[in-house]
Amino acid sequence: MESRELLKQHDLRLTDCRVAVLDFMMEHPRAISQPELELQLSDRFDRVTLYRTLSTFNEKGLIHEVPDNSGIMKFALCGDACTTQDHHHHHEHVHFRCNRCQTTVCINEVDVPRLALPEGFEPLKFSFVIEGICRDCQALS
Amino acid sequence: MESRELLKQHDLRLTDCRVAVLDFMMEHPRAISQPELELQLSDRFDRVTLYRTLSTFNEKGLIHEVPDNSGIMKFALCGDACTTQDHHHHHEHVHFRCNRCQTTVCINEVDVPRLALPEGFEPLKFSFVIEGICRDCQALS
DNA sequence: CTGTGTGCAAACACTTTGCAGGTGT
DNA sequence: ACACCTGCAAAGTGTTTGCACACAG
Repeated sequence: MESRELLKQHDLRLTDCRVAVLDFMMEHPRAISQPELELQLSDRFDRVTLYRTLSTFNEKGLIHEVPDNSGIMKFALCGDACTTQDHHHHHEHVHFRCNRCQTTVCINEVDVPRLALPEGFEPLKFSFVIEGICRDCQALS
Repeated sequence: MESRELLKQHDLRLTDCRVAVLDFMMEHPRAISQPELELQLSDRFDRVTLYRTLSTFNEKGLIHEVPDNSGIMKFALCGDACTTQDHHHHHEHVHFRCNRCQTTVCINEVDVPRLALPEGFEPLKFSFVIEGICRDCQALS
């Protein structure tokens, strides 16, 4: 899927910044933060615009929030794993953050267990973050 | 257990700030952030001291980090649930954050499942956060 | 043309660091 | 007395807001 096409599909105007951010995220299949985008694209786009672009993408459902306990909000492209058989959009995959390279990825192979809670709590959103050493860093050592 | 006693047990000096923070956390059995402490105690202690106090308590094992996807680091007192039968200290309970009152609590009744990961990933720390409506807010509505 | 996106400036919130002086043991 | 704790000042980092101009449709 090409970035421009994806934007049209979601009723978003085609702007340089949006295309650039989307391209970057498609080339790097992992959770991306605004600070990381800023490193790559700050010569072309303003810091604030990058925040707003991510925020818009998130609202429109192109990307989803990836909490990874790093204190920085990250986002990842929604892929096939975000849509279930019954066409419900969901983002409750497991996320894995590497303590060595600080990279966070979605683990699509595993579903987040919907744990039972004590009486009286109404759960709305489950998030499961695993920290450790990722495949790539493991291979290096 | 009294706060002064707890401090001695962990080889920490008895200072006004430490006693005050510990007392506050014992009176409020939920995850506490530095900003919340500052609201309560800033007339008596400096912002930085509160940060350092939490940090020290965390290192010494009186409290543990409670990530709740709020962007603010919170900590909760270690209780019985932090020590297993084999005397291993662990903090992998489920944490529940209420979207209405923003309170985060440890759910000691439920254990965090130790999910299997794809080949190559070495997991070190599991964290499970559930967002929703807590018991108290549920009761109010 | 019109509504939306962008850049810039500024502010805000949380957290950390360095250092001098004060305090628990 | 000595190590450690605290307060103050400052800076670092991530994020948000307001406003005027630019641009996609």
